[in-house]
Amino acid sequence: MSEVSSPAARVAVAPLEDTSTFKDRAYAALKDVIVSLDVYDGDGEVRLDERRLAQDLGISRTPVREAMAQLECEGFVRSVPRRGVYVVRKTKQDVIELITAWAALESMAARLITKHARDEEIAQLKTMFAKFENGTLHAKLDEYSEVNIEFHQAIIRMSRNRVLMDLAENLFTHMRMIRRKTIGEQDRADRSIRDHMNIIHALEQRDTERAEALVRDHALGLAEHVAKYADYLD
Amino acid sequence: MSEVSSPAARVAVAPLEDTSTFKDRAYAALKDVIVSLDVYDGDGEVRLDERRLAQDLGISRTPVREAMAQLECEGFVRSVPRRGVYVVRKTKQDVIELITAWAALESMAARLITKHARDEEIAQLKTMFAKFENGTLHAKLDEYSEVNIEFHQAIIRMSRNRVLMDLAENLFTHMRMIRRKTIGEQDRADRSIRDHMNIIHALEQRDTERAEALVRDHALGLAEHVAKYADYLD
DNA sequence: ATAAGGAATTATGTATACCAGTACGCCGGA
DNA sequence: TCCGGCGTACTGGTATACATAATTCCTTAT
Repeated sequence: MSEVSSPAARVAVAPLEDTSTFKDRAYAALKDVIVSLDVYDGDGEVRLDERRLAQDLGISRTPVREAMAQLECEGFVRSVPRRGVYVVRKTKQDVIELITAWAALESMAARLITKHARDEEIAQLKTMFAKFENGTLHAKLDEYSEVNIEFHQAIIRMSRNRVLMDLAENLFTHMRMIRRKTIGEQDRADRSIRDHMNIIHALEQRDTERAEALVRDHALGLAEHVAKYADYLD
Repeated sequence: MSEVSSPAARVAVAPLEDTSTFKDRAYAALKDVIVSLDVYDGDGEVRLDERRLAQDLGISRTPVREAMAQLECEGFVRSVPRRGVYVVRKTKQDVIELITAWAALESMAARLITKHARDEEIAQLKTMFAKFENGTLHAKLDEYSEVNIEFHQAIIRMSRNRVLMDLAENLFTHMRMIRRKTIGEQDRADRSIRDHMNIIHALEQRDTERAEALVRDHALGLAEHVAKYADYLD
């Protein structure tokens, strides 16, 4: 490979990664629909009509069905042969298990952070909660909820472990679906902020065991809370 | 529901759960093929020809493609639009991340076991290694490898957490694919058995923190081992 | 009136046809 | 000999057609 003054000069060009297929777009669209569907409001089962969806998306059933196959193995829909696909509604037990698995992943992420992350990265976590620290912006619970999710996603991301990130992303998406129900529980927000600050502190100190334990217990605390008070599930 | 001497007598019959669709069977068949394919032997990329596979399975391309969609989101194949689907070959980094995630899940499982499992269940774990304890059956490494996998799967299963089980099952399947390469490393078997015995002991003692730590470090130890010596990957 | 039975309709599972993009080989010119 | 353009073959993406299971509703008999 000649580097300079070759007949065909090497232009910096990205690998041209336009992988947009109908299947993928249908997948994204359906996932959006499902997540924003709020299946936990009513109590009727939500069935997804292939034909209707295909028509609405302006494509044929084939890519829709392939998108469904993906959504099914991610646990968002359940396909009953010859009956149709239904949006899954997580039971209370499901949610508890979900959060427990999440605790496992995130606590491992915390462990990894104490070993590999740079100080600046950890410092960035602090800025998220700057405006909540004084307690004046207490009323904005939904805004806090966003920051809350952002924090946990950041923890996972900073682990630099692709597998953890992918698995957690999925769990998170499921959590977002039931978040609307969990929102507005004032008393937990206080403890949450304190927990987060302690976690950041442990990360800063590179205290592996403590960071891991704090993250784990924070998540497991939520699981217990759900176990006790989330009777609106089921 | 009348029980006895009703006009239509209740005959003991299973719910006739034959929900086997071509898609599902294709999925199972393809997964078997992929797992047993040993993609880590040669270095050429393995492409799966839809038409060929459909013909071999005696079905059309449609269910094959739907099965592919599922396999893709489980990380076994990668579909490049207009190019075909390829069996993924995990890099060393991938495997390390895989094992790390597995460590997270299994250590959480251990934690749960110390809190919820019955003594008899834990005791059963011991029987697995009975014939290896004396060290005489040392030569049978492949047999030990089976028991080894069985042990870890049992740990996950005893957590009684469906999410953990599903996630771990997937990771395990990936691990099985590279096991052939990792097999036959004698020195690790010794330590492995000792580790397992310690784990069982901690579980028996209901020592949550210790069980969790032992399981985690056992897995992370494997990750480190891979990091150091598994240059045959990549 | 109620329940059993069946016909019609609907929707899913599967097969096949079509289209477009990719790969590869052939040919011609420099 | 090497490079670029062109055409053909092939393969994946999508659409559509068809068969069969499931649901619905109507009919009929008890």
